[in-house]
Amino acid sequence: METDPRWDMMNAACPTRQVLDRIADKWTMLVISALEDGTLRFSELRRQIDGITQKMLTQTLRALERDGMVDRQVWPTVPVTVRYTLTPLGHSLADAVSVIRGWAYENMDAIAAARGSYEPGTGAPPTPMATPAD
Amino acid sequence: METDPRWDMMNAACPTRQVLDRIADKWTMLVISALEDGTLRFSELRRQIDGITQKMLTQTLRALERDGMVDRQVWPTVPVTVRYTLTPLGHSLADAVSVIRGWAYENMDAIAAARGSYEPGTGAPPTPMATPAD
DNA sequence: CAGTATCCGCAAGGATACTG
DNA sequence: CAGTATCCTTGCGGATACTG
Repeated sequence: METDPRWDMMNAACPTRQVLDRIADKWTMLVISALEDGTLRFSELRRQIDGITQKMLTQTLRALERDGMVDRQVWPTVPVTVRYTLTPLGHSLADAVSVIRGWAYENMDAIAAARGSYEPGTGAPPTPMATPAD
Repeated sequence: METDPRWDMMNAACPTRQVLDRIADKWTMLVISALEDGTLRFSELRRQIDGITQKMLTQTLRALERDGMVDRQVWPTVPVTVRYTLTPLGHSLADAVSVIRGWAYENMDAIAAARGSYEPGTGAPPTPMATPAD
């Protein structure tokens, strides 16, 4: 009943699909991963995540804040200080993302190898001549 | 030495980052998930994945094929029959993706709740007045 | 420092028509 | 059926300038 593995992510209206769409962008997983080890300030995040712009970092952080993934703390210091921390919910997502990260690390050379030996002509089947019978 | 959890995904040039960029698009995870249970034909995939267009399905499948995730088999039947199957590498990715899917299913209501109770004004810290000492 | 505001290019991606 | 080819729109995301 619970955690039915194929609930309905294929349905565009399903909440799980919405969630997937949210994290399947260019920066979300990286921000989550960066915050996995602890609290970071805005500029620290920007330095750590290579290639991200202020706009995208702000945008991603706001979205994660709205969804209850990160907590934003503001200190009224002279130049203002803002610290971002993962919420428990955010940490649970970080765990899931780390699985993806681990997979990427484990298999990156296998992928690189597959890209090298890619032959578009080899689309013909080896032996299967029995028609699938439509 | 191996699987250093923070290898260098933050570096744009790192292979793991490339891999992440590849799977962090709108359709890859869904195609992988759809093929998790077994072989499917092109039109079956299109029907299962709500909202995907022929162009995007073809594009995603080609990319996955190049990276050694899916295997493409063509039968020279009268109307041609094409079947897509996950490779072992693809299956390992499917496992990682299913973790994300499981997380989405488990926490979708928590996210929905967070979205409801989002107050942009509550950016002030509860008590922490001790300056982080710049 | 930590943003906001604005402009803008470019590519992701949708719609449609056509083919082997 | 399983695509390819083409056109066209959307908006992601980068660059830059400015603010409290």
